[in-house]
Amino acid sequence: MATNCKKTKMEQKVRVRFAPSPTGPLHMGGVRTALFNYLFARKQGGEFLLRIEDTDQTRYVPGAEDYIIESLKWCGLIPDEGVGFGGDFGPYRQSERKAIYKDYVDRLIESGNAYYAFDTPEELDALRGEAEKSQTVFSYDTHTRSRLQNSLTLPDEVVKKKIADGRPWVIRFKMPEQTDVIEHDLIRGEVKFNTAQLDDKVLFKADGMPTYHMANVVDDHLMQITHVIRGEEWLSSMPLHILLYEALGWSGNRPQFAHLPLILKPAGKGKLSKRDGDKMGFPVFPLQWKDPDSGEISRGYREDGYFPEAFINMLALLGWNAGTEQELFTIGELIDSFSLDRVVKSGARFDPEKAKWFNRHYLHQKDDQQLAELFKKQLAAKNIVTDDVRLNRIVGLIKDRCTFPSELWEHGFYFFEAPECYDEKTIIKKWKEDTSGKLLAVAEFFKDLEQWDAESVKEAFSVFMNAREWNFGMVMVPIRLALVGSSQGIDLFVIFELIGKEETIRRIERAVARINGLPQLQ
RNA sequence: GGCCCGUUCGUCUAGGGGUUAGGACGCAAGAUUUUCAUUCUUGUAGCAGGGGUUCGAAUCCCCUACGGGCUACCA
Repeated sequence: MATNCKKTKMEQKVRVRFAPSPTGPLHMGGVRTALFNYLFARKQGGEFLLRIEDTDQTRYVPGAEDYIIESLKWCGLIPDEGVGFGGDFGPYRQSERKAIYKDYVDRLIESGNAYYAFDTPEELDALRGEAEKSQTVFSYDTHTRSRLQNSLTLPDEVVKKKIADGRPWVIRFKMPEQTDVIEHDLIRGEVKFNTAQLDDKVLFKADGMPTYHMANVVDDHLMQITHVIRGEEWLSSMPLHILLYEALGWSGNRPQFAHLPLILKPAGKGKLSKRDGDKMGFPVFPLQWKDPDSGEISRGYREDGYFPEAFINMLALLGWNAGTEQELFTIGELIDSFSLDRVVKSGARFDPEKAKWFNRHYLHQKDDQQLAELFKKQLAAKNIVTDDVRLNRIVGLIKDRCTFPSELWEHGFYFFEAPECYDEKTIIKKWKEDTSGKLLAVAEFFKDLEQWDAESVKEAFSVFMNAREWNFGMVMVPIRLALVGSSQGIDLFVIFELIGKEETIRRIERAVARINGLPQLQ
């Protein structure tokens, strides 16, 4: 039988979590964190959980939790456990785990790793203000705690009395003096901190809720999390968390850490924020979000016409690469090739143009039928009905010109209705004195044609043109103008076929009548 | 200010002692499409600076600069 009594970390099943707080809509950076957790879990055959970190009652935003869940679903990042997904380690909402945390904080008090502090927020603010005057920063730490009001400085009876009297208190972590905390971050390598630089963080708040640090460590332990994969903004609290695991006696079995680089603004300074999106015209949220207070609406990738697979593919490549030249990945391929050691260390500026490129690619890949379904809805909104075969064909012809499904109309409207106006530049350039006469002659010629498929018309038309020795460009462009309203669009003969003989002739005659009356021709 | 992290084309990145420093987005040009777009081809542009170590540094070390994060009874 096995002589090694302890299961090594290698044998432990990988469990990772995405742990957002419901303080507003999920940022695309948050989605990327969720994605990397998801990919890692899938690659390792582990589990991916969703935990809602709602320990700050004051910042709770109604609807945010549902938004997070819906976003993950849209992205296809379905948790194995968590709020809204079941699981054996619940509850997965920290507000519902309130009772659990107090025990562990008490343990820390008993073991001398934490202490009660009675200083009021006002007192602390005053100290911060004073420190600022002398160009320093106040910190509740190994140097200052002996001068403050806490169970380290006050006699036992006084402490007990204050608590019994219902005086508000918090519990702070007692940071060890002058100790190096060294940790191997899975992305950054060795990172070193000294506790002399760290402060005595509040673990338990006056309102009876734990702070992020406490709840996070306790839950990660209880939920048997093996890898903490989170944003770089948490790197500085890693030593606190490590010390907390130690103080709780869990250091032999604690998770490993991986801190992801941040997503930065496309231009200028700082990390990507909601404002950048508004200013530069791209979404920063996966789904549209309506602020419950202001009613202000922020756009979402979904509503802007991005495909989830494009959004995910784009996000995956922001701070990670496979080490090959491959850039287009299905979710399965991402899972296969994902590894934390190929995550980049430096922050990545977000490029909205590249996001569009990904979407264009995925749109072009869609089969015509799928796109036709989307297009059909747009057409229905305009009360346009057409048969599926024709619609599929049209979609197939115009999809290469689109980045978003919403552009289908812009690039294909002329199959459904005549243009309302004609591009002025094209008129000036191509509509000469004899153009009207030529077009009318073409229309007459069309009237006698029996065969109306693109090939036949093209053949007959060429014969017609050659017989007259007319310049193709000087006739084709005006016809296109008549049918489409501009010099754009797919192959002209295919347009003839798809809008039909009658309509083609009608539009040519209509354009001649209208353009001839235009002032720029006078 | 203090602590921590980072720095290769405009942007995302490969490259980890000897490479013509590779790819992608963007941009530009050409080809094709009798238009426009697509597509294809080509081009454009980079190792933050300074010191070391070394026969040799984008690559290792140090300093500086710059960027980022944290520094709440927020996460």
